[in-house]
Amino acid sequence: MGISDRIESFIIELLKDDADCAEFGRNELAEIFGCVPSQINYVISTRFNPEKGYTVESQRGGGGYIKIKRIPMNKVEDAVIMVGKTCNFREAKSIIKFLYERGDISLETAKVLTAAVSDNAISIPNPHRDMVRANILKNALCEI
Amino acid sequence: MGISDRIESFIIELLKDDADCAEFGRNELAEIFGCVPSQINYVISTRFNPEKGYTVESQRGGGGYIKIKRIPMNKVEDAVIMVGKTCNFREAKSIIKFLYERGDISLETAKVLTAAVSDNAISIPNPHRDMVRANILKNALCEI
DNA sequence: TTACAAAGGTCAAAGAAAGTCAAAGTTAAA
DNA sequence: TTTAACTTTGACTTTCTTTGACCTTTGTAA
Repeated sequence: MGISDRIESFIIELLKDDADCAEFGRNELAEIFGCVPSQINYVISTRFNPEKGYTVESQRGGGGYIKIKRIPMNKVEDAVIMVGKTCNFREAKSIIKFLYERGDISLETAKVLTAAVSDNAISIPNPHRDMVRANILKNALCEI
Repeated sequence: MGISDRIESFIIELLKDDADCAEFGRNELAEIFGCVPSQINYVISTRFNPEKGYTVESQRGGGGYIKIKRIPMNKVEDAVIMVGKTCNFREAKSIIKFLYERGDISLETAKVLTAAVSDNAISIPNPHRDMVRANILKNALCEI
């Protein structure tokens, strides 16, 4: 498990603690994990972007901060929008996981769907694969 | 006994240890056996493929890994038997319907899966499409 | 109101894995 | 003994992560 993954987990814990909202200083967090501050930006942009269902707000200068919030979603249609035009397996998994955790789909459905959109299942070379995956996922989610 | 066989045994041992799931670094394993890293890929693709009842997941870059999971053999066999090498939408639907009526899957799962393997979802031209569909369905059924 | 310090932001290069593919080497079967 | 299948190897590719130099914004003290 690399540093980025550990930082991700840490932020997810913060989100759980406080009503889907995490706030921290970039340097402070970098200090905790002994990494360069811009690595925090890397984690945020790859794991807490809007496609994954998060909004990020920040402030520079003295007393600056970074605040991450989970976007409240009330309709599965919102998830469909999240899928976008193209979608790799990691993104697909996080969307499915999210729907399961919200109680929109059962564990069985989550597992079956995850297997159905795995790289292994969609056995075509990659520029195409992510587009097909997005399409499959969108079609499937419309049935919920 | 060649190197590939010894690597295979090693991975099988790992699988026994931890609940049918083995995780390791490709280079790390290659190091242990004093072979070139791509030999690990060879072992995986010839011995731990889905037909043999395994799923493989991996991640590149820093902190990368390879994760192999064992799927209960009867499920794989069932899936392989039920879904052939190729499968059109009509056939797929009847398999899903059968599983639903037999009580193996919920209505929700049936609906989601049906949408996932529809022609609309698998947006590629047809000689290929039915093969991809068969593959998706097989992978999905292994999770039931 | 200006200068400085204290944040956070950007971006591209370097690094670290894993993946692919085809050539060369081995082994087993006909 | 030839041939076909299986292994081993390594050069090259792709993907993801880590690092660092430089930039912009904001608060605050002179």
